[in-house]
Amino acid sequence: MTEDEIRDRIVATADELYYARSIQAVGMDDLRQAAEVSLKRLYSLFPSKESIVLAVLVRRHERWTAGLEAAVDGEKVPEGRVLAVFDYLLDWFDTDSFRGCGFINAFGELGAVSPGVANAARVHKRLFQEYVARLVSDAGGGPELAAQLAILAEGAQTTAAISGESTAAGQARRAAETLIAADLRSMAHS
Amino acid sequence: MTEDEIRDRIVATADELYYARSIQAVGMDDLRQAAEVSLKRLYSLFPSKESIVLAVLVRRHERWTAGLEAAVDGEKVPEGRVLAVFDYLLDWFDTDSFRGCGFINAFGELGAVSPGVANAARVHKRLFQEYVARLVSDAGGGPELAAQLAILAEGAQTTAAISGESTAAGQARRAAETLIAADLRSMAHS
DNA sequence: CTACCGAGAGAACGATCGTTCTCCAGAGCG
DNA sequence: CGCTCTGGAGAACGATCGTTCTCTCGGTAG
Repeated sequence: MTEDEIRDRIVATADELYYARSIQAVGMDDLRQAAEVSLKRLYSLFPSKESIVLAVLVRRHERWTAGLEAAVDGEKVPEGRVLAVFDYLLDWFDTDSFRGCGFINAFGELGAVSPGVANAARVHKRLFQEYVARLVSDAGGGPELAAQLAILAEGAQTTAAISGESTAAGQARRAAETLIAADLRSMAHS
Repeated sequence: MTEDEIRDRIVATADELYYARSIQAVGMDDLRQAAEVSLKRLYSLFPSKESIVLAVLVRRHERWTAGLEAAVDGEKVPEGRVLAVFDYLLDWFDTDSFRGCGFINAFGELGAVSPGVANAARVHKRLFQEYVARLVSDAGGGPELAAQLAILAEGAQTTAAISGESTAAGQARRAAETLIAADLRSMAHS
């Protein structure tokens, strides 16, 4: 077990715990026990809890984005690639452990107190918006449509998180279809 | 100054502090100082911090809903009443103190640890969805459209909160117009 | 005036948390 | 075998938080 593997296990364990129970509710000792490392090694690999939190957010962004891109790349038609975003959301919402967007949760919990956390959430959302804009552009849509679809995806996440039902994904997807059709029609007419 | 007025001042002060700095970052002593009451009176009016948090969420729901209804009632045409929801969001986002939906923030912070907070957020969101559904129904739209518009409103809130820009309200409003037009057209064809 | 009651100020308490320190077992090496 | 050094276990520390307790003062009824 190399040092990097231990680092990864710590971050992966912290991700699970923080996501399931919120960050402030998980102490360093809980993490130490779950990751099966000593407190000394924890603090030799990370200078503080905040640095672990930021590493968790980086990992979460990378994995979430990778899953999204995999779902999108399963579709070949540009319009289908846009809609695949919402299929990915549905799969995610149906996960047992789904508890909303980890970045929104972290932002609500620590955004007002930790600039690093607030910035991580902002970057994650901005990169998602830019990715959606690329997909929409490939399908012949404009930036306004891209922004609207990103808002739909965002709303589906919090709706599914709080109401506990995953039906928001399908509703958002159908709304997206309507918006796409209307946008393409308006482009054709201009 | 009656006892009820003191209670109200405590809840109002707690609302401001919790919303601006998050709940866990505001201690009982901060609240005592800001509300200018003694700790003894605080605990004679509320049995615990959690009860204050729940009272804050009740107050926040009432005031937010009242503002929404006032904005909606400023419009007479059913379709305009639906769109007024998004105008209300824009006004809200442009507020200096805007930091996202307090219920989403509280849910991310304490939803996993406090069933009362989680439930308050669920109730708030459900009541909003039902209100939107009523407005949409009055405008001749169906429940699917209502759910889609509620998701748009939700997404606009978190987008505005995290990105810090209020443009999400206008984008959501224009998306809503498109969805409404498409829904009414599909109703007419069936 | 005096005895008493309520309320304010803030010290105190117990718990918890992030972080550091102490102590020691065991591996590597001469 | 003996020395050194790394790393583990967990106690300790200081800070903070929610909550309670103590002490005191001021007003008021008799």
